[in-house]
Amino acid sequence: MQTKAKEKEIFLEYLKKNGLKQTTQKALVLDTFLQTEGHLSVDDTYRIVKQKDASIGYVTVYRTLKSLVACGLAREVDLGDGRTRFEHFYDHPHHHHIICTSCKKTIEFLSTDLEQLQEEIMKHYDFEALYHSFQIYGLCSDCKHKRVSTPAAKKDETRNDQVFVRDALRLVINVESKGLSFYLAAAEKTKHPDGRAMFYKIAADEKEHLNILKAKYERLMARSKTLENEPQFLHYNAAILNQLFPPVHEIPKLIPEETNDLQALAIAIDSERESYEFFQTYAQRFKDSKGKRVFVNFTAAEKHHLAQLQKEYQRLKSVYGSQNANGLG
Amino acid sequence: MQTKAKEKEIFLEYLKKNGLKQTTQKALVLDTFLQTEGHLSVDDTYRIVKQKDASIGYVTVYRTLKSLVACGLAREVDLGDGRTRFEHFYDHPHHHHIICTSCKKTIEFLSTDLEQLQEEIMKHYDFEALYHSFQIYGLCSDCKHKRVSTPAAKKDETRNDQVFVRDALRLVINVESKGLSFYLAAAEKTKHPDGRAMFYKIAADEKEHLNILKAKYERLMARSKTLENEPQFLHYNAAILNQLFPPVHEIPKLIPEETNDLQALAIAIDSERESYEFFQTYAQRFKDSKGKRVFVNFTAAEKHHLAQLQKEYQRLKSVYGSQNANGLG
DNA sequence: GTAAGTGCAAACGGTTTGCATAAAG
DNA sequence: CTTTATGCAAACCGTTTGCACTTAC
Repeated sequence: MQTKAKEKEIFLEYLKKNGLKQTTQKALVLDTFLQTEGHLSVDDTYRIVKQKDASIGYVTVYRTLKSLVACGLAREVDLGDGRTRFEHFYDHPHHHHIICTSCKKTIEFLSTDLEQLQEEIMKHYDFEALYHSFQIYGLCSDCKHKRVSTPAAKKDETRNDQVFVRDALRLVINVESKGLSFYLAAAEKTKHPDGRAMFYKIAADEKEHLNILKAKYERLMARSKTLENEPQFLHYNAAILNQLFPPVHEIPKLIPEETNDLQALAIAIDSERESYEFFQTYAQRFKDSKGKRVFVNFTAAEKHHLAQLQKEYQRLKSVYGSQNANGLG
Repeated sequence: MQTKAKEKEIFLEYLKKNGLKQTTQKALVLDTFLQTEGHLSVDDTYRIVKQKDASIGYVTVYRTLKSLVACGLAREVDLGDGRTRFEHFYDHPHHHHIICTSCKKTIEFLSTDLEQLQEEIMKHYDFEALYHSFQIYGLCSDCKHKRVSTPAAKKDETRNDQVFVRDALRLVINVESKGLSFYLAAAEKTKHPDGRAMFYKIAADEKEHLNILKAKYERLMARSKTLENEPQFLHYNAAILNQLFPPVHEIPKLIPEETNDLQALAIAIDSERESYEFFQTYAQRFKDSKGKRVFVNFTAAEKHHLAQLQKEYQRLKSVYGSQNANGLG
């Protein structure tokens, strides 16, 4: 309920700034919007609000919903039928819609491909993007096979946000596991004792970070029994991730047996930098939301790890440098 | 005017099939739609039609435009203001819109990234896609810099189709040039006389095909003075194309000096197959249109070239095989 | 002659506005 | 006590429908 307080604060501030007045009606509509967490039409909202205050007018609901848009708590979305729907915007991931033209069921998903395409197109035509909309219309699984349509699993957007966090955690856990396997395999292949020890040390770092992420994931799962089985919300190109750490079978080619600790560090620094840079730009593409924060935090962790490795690299180099000066190299 | 005849034929057939009747009003609306080639609202159309026949009713225009949609000549598009607009659909590339929220200028573009994403998402959720819509809203160059807005360069969709052809030709010419450079460079690097001769022969094939494409491009340009400078319509990821033929600096690694004619053929077959397979799937993503046909034809040409190379490979192998049998190998 | 088309007016449905009254600051 | 909000009714606007009349086949 913390975030709800934040949202109310935003609304009140918006009212104050524009010389507007607080009323019980506005509060009622806002509460309804915050609690319902779905695609609300004016009609939907009016009906719900009416139960709590029979005297409220249709137009008041209209006007209040519009001001929720104006202050950034909501956004209007057009799902193809004539009516405007309002969905949560503040601290919620931007997303796109799949709409079944037969049973009107909607599924929401998120892909940064669209933001990337938008960026490219905008740059090409010298536009400044404000927002975009992407909808796919089609037949859902049920309607396609002429089954009885399951009545639109009423996914609300708090759920969306949680699923985004789940998907984001799964992704970074996946990456971190890849990193771990890579360093372990590299250690196995390395004959040089210092190099091997260094790879094991870096692998231990990865393992530690991985455990933190896994613990976060477990905690999230513990909070909701059904979250694990929700359909995927965040979509990404798996091929990109495979480029972050080379596959295990390429390790013999990449890591010579005689790799020493300094060289091992250099290899790790390259990998970590690549990962860090990827997530740096990737995280940017998301709108503020809990899921985005997973990536932002991961990026920060990777940056920190990278800095540590670089520091260690400098330290080792100067040690070996002075050994060389002593004729020991 | 050939395509216009085709479109009229489609409409008449649609009428006949549904037991509907030909009228002067319908013909008038259809003619207006075919001639105007832009985003027509009902109002726009009504105003134009009214000049030719003052007695025509608003509703008739409505109904006729709807039947143009029903028979596949037009599609409805929502550009954010309240009104439905009708744009050409038959034999026109599907495209997406950038809309300036300030001056309402729209730019159209095409990218297969969206069709690809759609495909992936649809597979993931077991949907059957019918259509999708993607719009980017923002500020155009003029409005962003508070310049006087150039009054919406009135791009019509015949133009679109031509620009698509132009972009498609540029793309395949680019690829074919890459192929030519690759084979020429390979020939240069090859010391084995048979291998070198084979690479030169394949390069000559490429050169011939390239000249055909360039001639087509020149003919297109000759037809319109301004086409060359139209903004890009088809957008694609340049990185993908760079993968079709290896860059020249990698040739020493890939082509050993002692490559013989059989090996040269094998290398060419691999490259041509990759190009063929890429354009095979790429062309599929487009809706029927002149631009698509550029890719379809290119794919067919690549397929044919590939088959020729394979035949030559088999022939050479059997020749060498029999030489081997004669103890000459 | 029969079935569909046309043009008009009226209806429709979501949205917006004008206005008298009510409530907030 | 001024200013904005509310709730109602009426207006709006793009679109659709009902219906008497007209036209195509």
